[in-house]
Amino acid sequence: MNKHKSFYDQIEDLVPSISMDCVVFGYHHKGLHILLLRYKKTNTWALPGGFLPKNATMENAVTDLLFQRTGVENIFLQQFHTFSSVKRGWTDRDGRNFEIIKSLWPQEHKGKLSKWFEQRFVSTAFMALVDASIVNPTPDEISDECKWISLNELPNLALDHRQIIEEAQRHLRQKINYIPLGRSLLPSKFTMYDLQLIYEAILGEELDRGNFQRKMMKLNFLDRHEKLMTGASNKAPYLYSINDKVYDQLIKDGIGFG
Amino acid sequence: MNKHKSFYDQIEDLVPSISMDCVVFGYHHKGLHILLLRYKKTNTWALPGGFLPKNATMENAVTDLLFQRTGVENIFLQQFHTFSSVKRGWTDRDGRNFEIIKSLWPQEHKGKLSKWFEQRFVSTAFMALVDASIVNPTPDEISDECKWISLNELPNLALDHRQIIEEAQRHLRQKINYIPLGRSLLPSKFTMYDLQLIYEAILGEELDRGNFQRKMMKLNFLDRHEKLMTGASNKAPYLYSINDKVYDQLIKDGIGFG
DNA sequence: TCAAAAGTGTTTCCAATACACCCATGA
DNA sequence: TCATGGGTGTATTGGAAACACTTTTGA
Repeated sequence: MNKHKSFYDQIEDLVPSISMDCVVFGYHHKGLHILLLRYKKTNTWALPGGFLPKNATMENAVTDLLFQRTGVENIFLQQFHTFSSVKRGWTDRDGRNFEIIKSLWPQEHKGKLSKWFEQRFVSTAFMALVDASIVNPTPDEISDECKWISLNELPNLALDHRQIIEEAQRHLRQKINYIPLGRSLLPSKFTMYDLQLIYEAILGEELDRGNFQRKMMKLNFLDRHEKLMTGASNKAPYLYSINDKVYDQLIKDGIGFG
Repeated sequence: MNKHKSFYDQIEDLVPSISMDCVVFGYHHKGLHILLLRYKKTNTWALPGGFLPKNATMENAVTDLLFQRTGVENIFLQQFHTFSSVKRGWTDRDGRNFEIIKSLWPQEHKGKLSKWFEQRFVSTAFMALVDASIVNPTPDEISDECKWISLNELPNLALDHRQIIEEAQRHLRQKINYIPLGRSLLPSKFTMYDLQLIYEAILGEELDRGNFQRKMMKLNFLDRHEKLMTGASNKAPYLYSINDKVYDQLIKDGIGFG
């Protein structure tokens, strides 16, 4: 999406009827969170999303829009479902919020904007994985707020966004062996326990610490570095980093988990 | 898609810019095949596909179009990717075939049709699984022929259909534990070896006969029936059928293969 | 010296693998 | 009786799981 024009002037450059939503997963405060936006003047939260420029692929468009929302370039991205239920316009499903947002638009653009948002949209849902520590959450033009929210404490959500999030989690679980969780969600150096917490959050079950450690080390994709001295009165964990070459091959063949 | 109107008259009822393609897998002559169509007067083959009616979901539309192509209702269906490369119109990528097809259209519809097919399409790809023995392959309005073709002998393919087929195979392999292969691809009674051949075709590797047998039986979703007397001079294999209740649960949790 | 967390060892169990063996079938 | 393919038995291996033990850290 064009970074300089206002949204009002971009509508002509968009493919009608098509939109994208993105479930951005981040490892934040020792748990999995997703990035949500709060619509202006409402208590309703929504996934970051956008529309398809005529001269871009959906992947490019989502990459751009995530850069806007996070300040991070080239976030790991994977589409997982295209939702085409017939009732999927803003007016159909979320009329009250739509009225509030509409009331904030400048008079001269109301017609064009209303018409755009009254369309039926077919929406392709993406999931993204990002190291939350480098993200700078930034609201879009129809939101007041953008922040990380724990998967265990999801608020009021717009449209069918709760369902989309659930689908994203299922997708993540089913493809867990083919997705570079470690590299995408963590900083370049991390502890073994951080990696374990990610797997536990996605699989929804606790794992044995010792067995996890040995399993990961045997896969041979982790390089051990100096210890992380936290100041806590217990043994300091080593920091690890990922050997990209080995990891790529593992992910390609399926890492063998769960 | 409406079954009575000709395609020429349906264009007004379709959502622009959106199409669907479907990779239909069938177990045919002891191997995995897919259903392909040959464009009229050409040597180019294509996946069954269609467009999105304004009042239907993509899933409904694909179900309908597969009924047209196969005579089978409620085929098992799963979408796996939405392709949005910018160059994806028929005119961009397959100009010569497009000219041939266009020349067959009635003069009075040429304008409307050309305009429709010159659009950029974003296409959602589905894969379908069906018991090939009950399929009656039927060409559509722009094809001369419709038949099962072995995955090992793919012909000239239109557009990016070869890439779509490869993606479908990858999807099938990666989600193999969550897809009801046995129930969707086989008739209600089948031999253990038929089931094994399907797994082998998808995984791309040979499996041990004895171990496969025991593994399947231990999962406890197969009921054993009478033997299948083929007339061959060797031990007759048992026929098996699927216990739907057990199988559903297995598929939901992931069957644990590969 | 203590508690807490990290890392390693050990034991048990079961699934995966590789074959060997026996059984049924019709020529 | 023979060849062929189906079904079962068995020995070996290796990973999964459970849990004990040792080490490190700073209070």
